[in-house]
Amino acid sequence: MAKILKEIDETDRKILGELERNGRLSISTLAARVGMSGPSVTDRIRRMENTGIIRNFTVDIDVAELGYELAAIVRIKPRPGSLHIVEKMICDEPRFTSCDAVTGDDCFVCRLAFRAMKDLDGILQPFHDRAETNTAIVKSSPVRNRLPTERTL
Amino acid sequence: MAKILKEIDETDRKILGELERNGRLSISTLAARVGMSGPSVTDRIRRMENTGIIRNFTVDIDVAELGYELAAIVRIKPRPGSLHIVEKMICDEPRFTSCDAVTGDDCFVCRLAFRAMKDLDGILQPFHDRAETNTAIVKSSPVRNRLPTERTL
DNA sequence: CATGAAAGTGTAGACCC
DNA sequence: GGGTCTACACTTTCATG
Repeated sequence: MAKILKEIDETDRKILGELERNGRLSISTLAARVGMSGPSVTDRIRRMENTGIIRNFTVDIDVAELGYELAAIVRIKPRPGSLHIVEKMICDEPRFTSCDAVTGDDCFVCRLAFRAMKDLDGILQPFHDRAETNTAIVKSSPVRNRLPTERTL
Repeated sequence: MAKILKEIDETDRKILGELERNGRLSISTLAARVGMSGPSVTDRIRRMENTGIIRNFTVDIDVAELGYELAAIVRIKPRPGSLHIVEKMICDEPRFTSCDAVTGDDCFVCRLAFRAMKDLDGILQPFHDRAETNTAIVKSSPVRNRLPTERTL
């Protein structure tokens, strides 16, 4: 995948930038901002959805406001033979909000959202049969989910 | 913050769930799905925007399709006295797409997007004066940025 | 990629419980 | 206070050049 490398021009980039800041922008204001007609913008968005550049339109929710006031980075290193089971256990625990499989000593680096300190042990305990875990509590998030760029803006 | 703990009911949750799956859903279809009138739904969304539950509407972009085909988890441990400088350096390098400050041995856990293996050294080299870094290449992402829930759906 | 007409959608005000 | 209804304005869409 990521092989088609479709020609993505400046206009497409500008559309993506605007939509990243406000995913519900109307086609018409979007068209005005990039200097094009509505149908053209609609066309470009649909094309980017089809090629997979745009994965999804979504909403950025502050999970702390939903009661999940704590977050942790949990590194999980399955013991030999338990890799797939552990991966499934991670996927099945919905308080893991993201998980990357990585090279190196740890196999999984996960983000965990939880309500109170006392919940942490209960969430991680099932893993201790099949993996070693290393937990770091998140104090703050200086950078949150932005788009990479080559140049510093 | 996160102190107001506004009464968020089942309808609100359902709206958030639908918008997470498709942030550009029209008010009318949203209204139909939650069994309410359009203006009510608009009202609830605006309220959640004001209280901060909804941080932003945005678009989920596959950065690999933009040419950033590689990702890494970089743990960064500033040397004594360099904490704030290092934090600023992280924020100023736009290829760091997220960064959490955490407790424990490492201070920062960051996600890095980059185009080619040969770029990695150049990105991290400026840090080696002021910090120790530990880099793990992302092989896959079994869980990607989902909402936490108490019950397994 | 732009235009113009037709269909659909969002918004605001008055009203109701 | 929160929800609904109606009507007008705006926006999106589709066919066409």
